[in-house]
Amino acid sequence: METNIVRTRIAPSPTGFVHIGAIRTVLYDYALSKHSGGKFIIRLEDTDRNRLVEGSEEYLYKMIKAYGLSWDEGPDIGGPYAPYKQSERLPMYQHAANELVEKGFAYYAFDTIERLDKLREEQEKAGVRTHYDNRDRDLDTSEAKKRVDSGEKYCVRLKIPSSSKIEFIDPISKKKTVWESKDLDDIILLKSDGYPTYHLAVVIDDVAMKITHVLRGPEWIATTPYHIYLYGCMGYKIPEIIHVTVIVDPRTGKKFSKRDQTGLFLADKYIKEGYLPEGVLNYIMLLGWAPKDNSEIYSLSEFVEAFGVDGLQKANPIFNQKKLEWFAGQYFRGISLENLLGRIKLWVSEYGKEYQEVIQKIDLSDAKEESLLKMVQERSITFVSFLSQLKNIYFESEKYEIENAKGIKDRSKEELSKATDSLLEAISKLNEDSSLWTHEDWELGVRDIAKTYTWKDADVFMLLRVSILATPFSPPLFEVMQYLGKAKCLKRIEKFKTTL
RNA sequence: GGCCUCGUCGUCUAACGGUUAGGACACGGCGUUCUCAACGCUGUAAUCGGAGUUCGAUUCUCCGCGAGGUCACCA
Repeated sequence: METNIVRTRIAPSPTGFVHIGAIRTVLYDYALSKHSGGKFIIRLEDTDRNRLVEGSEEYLYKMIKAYGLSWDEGPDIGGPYAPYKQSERLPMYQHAANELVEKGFAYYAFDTIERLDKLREEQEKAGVRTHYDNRDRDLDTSEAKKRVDSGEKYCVRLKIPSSSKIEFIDPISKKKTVWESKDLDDIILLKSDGYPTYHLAVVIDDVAMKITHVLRGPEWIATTPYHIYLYGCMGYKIPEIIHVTVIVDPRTGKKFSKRDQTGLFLADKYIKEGYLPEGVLNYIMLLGWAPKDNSEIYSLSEFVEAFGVDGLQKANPIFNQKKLEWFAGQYFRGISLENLLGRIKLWVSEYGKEYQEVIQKIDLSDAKEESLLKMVQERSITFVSFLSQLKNIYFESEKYEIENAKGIKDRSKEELSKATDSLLEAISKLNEDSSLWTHEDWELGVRDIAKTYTWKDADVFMLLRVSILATPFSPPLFEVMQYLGKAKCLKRIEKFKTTL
């Protein structure tokens, strides 16, 4: 029963960055395996010791968890095919490499880096395809073995048979691609430092870990024939190899650069900015995969249920911030206030220290406040937007955004000052107990002022809004004022007047 | 440059060879309205080009064009 189970894996190299596209690949891997009750595995491809970045392993785990995803086997939790770090599996690769040499599928090569660099340089100058010149391909095997045993530096190269063809049928496009050996290279399998290259390690490990489906980026298409050939040499069954799309940067039209200095598409950007991860996840689900019925809102479990290779797209999608925000809003408004507040607290403790004082004031037991919070929630798409709105309500501001307030930004100080006085007068007539205020009384007062000064009603409302909340955008004013109470409102308007 | 992949509204996408080419985001208009959202109605907007196969092509084939990927002892 274990034999037919779907097993997928993500095989990241710990170089420091976790891209939103990597999260998407994890998601697809996860969904593909879970769809049929399979397993999802993390395997660390840390064979390039020059590029290792301290802490990137933990960071990767943290990001995957942050998006609500999980794994069944991995370096941290182990599993039946441990170890899950390639650097701890070296003997397996070395053994396999030697076996390939013995069987005639690979050979020892003794080139220096300098020679190869020079070779490439000459080829580039000559305008031909850069490739290995197969210098050591036909060395006598026992002779080569002697040199190896004597301690000479060597690497192991794959011996691509001449005049051969390697075929691959892509599960998404269903098209067959044929590579000819003249376009292929005798790639290195085992480096001279004893570490395997990706090509050897990935094949060995995917077989060893019984991976049934390989999901990877299109940058691997060009090396797929090597992998296929290797599976054949070792008599292994080839897993389904599925090349998913890459997410394209709308600014450049190209795939996200490895070191985008703006950090615009790093996985933790959205976490830090206070997006609900399930909203971001829902957005990236549909960036490269679509169901036949065009449904859009999917929880993770619904996605797992619906996901299949058939829905995977061929063309690379362009990242669209606006649509992400739409999803974010859908989710932000859709969760309960209790849930939201609980998550905000967690977020503030890690990413939003500056909002500490805001969350301390939140009091859900107060019914008035609960309805206020709901109004703020409806107008937010991130924790940041939620908390900054709340901050304007809870605390007096030092800075008034008059420049953005239509209807009052072009009026003179004298004019604003006079109208503010009238506002003070009108508010002071309201009942001390704001719960007794009626919307009609309140509104009538404002409209009277508008009539007196021949302003538009909306402009007086705006003045009142800015004077109390400092911002031209807010939840409904009446409710906010009622929440604050008469004394605070008057105090804030007074303060505003002094800044005119 | 060699090899490979891809090409439906601005964007994400749907459409057994037969649809007025559908939906979503964005954008515009209208409505609601104290602002901002949200919401309802509504509008603009696409099959890269050319041949061929077919009664009929977004769909199949070929040729162009465009875009992307890849050509390391990196993954």
